[in-house]
Amino acid sequence: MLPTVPLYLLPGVLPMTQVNPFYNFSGMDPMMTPPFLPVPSIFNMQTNLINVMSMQAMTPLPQPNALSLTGLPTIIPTVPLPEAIRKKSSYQIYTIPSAGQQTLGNEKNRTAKNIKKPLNAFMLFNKENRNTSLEENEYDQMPILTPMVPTLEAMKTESANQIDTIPSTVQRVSLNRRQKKENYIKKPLNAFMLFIKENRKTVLEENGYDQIPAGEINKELGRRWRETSHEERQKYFELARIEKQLHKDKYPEWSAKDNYPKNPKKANKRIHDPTQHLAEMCRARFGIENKAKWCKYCLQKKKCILSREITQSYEEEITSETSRGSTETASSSATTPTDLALNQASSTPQSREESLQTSLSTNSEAEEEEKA
DNA sequence: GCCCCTTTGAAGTCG
DNA sequence: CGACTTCAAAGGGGC
Repeated sequence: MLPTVPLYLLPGVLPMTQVNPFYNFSGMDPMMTPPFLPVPSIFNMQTNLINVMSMQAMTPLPQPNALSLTGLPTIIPTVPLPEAIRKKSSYQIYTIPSAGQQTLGNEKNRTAKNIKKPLNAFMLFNKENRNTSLEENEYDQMPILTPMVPTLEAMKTESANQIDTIPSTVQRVSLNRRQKKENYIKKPLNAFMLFIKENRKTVLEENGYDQIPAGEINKELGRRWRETSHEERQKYFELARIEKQLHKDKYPEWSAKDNYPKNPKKANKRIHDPTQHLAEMCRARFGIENKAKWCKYCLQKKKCILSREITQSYEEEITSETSRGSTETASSSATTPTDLALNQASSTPQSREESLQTSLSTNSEAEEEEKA
């Protein structure tokens, strides 16, 4: 025997003509958070997913034949999910059809005249249980019926289906490559990344879509983030928390370390990579006004020649250490000039500076010889 | 097609 | 536990 589901719990049906105290249209004052919901008062409908659920719960019974004050049937048009929520999730949690566009399935369903029948008991049961009965692969191939205002479960489902499937142009290349190599799962976005994602377009618009380097945009976004109020930031932290939870639900076995270098020796090397302490690029050392002193790699915005040399020698050192075994000490292997420079660099700031100068001058001489 | 730049935050690693 | 590293987004540009 299936439980009776009240019609007002059906997702996606929120008459625009009904007054809903949980919904804030843009331009209105923020909502008052009801005392029975564990929702911080700083959140309003535009960003809080819990409130989406409460919005559903507050959805009145549809009156199929009744006309509202506007003369429209009360079950249409539905209130689209607030813009802010639509933008928030990097997983494209749900798909909201734009005005005049019905994205549910075939051409027939795309017509504005097509009003779907309310779900009967079996359809509700089917909707509730279909996902759990499908294998993962089959699941991905199933068509998605997306409610206008989803349940949290539906949001999780949509997230699971759509994660990594709508990458940007640049991301697409990278993802495809990685996905060919392995079943690559990306990290969930943190609060700042969500902030960037939402506000990058604004910064671009303000600058007339000039070709601003992404680095410069992010500098500006970083500045704006620091200027953002605590309350505003909290929205993004809350969204990041939800993103993380959705990610965890979808990939319970995934860990951030999965995206770290597979070779533990290599990863370990990175952590102890002395170039991390010596990676002062020519720009930092000489300044932009002294570009003439920069090495050719820094001029090409590449890794500084110094870092390259030190990294190379360090890798050689690691290799030789590995082949010799662990009986010898690292200091005894410092037989090359760069190794010596490394050892010096790790001793005092002064000697470190000298070693840098030596390395750079050596590089300049070599380049001059090349030219000659 | 890879890497760099640049930002902040989360999470992992290491001593 | 603190210090440090890597990776999330973005896209132009160099190689």
